[in-house]
Amino acid sequence: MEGKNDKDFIATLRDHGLQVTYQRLAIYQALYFTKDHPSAETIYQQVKKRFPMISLGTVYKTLEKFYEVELIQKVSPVTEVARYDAKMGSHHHLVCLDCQSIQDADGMVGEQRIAIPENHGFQVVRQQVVLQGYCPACKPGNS
Amino acid sequence: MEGKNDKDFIATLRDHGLQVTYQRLAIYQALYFTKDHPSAETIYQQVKKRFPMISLGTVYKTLEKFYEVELIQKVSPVTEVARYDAKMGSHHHLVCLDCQSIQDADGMVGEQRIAIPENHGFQVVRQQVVLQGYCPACKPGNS
DNA sequence: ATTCTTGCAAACGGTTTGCACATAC
DNA sequence: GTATGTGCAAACCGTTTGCAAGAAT
Repeated sequence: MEGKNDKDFIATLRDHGLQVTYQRLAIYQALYFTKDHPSAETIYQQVKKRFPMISLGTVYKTLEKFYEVELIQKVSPVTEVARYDAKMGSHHHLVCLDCQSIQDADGMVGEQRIAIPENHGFQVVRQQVVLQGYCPACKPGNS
Repeated sequence: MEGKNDKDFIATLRDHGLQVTYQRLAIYQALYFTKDHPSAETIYQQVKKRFPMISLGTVYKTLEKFYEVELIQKVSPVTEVARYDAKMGSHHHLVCLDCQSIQDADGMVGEQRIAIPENHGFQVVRQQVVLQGYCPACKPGNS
């Protein structure tokens, strides 16, 4: 499953419609080769070791771009600002990528805990399922 | 399922170990009686109609307190700053409430889409499952 | 040659913090 | 009476933005 070389990474970027720069290559590789889920700042520190002249702003712009073209995931946050909910039982949330509205997902709600088989001693307190997409009002096709 | 009066809300706050103030009551009720998932600012605007002297800072402190005692949920963000992941297939994340480390959940990963039966025309693009809790290093009991 | 990207620095905005006063218990 | 919460304003800090110079195609 390993053994990706620079050429592979370049191809990956191109496949996602991106121009290739050494900054993008370095940023993507830094993220690809770690199991942590680093922040922009952390990636910046990492990449700076190889390319001391890179700027933090570029890292932000690049990560956002990667996210747009679905090359990487953004684990959190899902909305720009914090959003709250008085309903406590675990239930799913539908978050509109466009207008950022949030609604509860009907059906299949309830207390159905996601089974979590032995995760190296991680003790789960809460769970949260977020489905991102487009609400009826923002669905592509609505001009 | 409805018909909660002030006395019930007061009891709810007390049950969660909170001192009762009219600000807390108003904030909790504002959140309780909406299906939206409002931001602190939105709640502030709402509550200000009844109590024009309330401050935004109080709303922030109060919501954070509510969240701490598990009276309300914070839908997003789950971490203080944005965190990224190069692994694209939908998989679950374990987020430590203490040190904010993130690891992938083993097992049950894969492409198992969460079934989403008819949600009023919401079109799902991505899904994300976040399990919050304590990583082995931060588990209560470790001094 | 043209378009897209980078680097830098300033601006932005949501959230947090400090402190004096007020309120809950 | 004491601990806790509130209001206000300033500070904080992660992120975004504007623009001139540089690189990719």
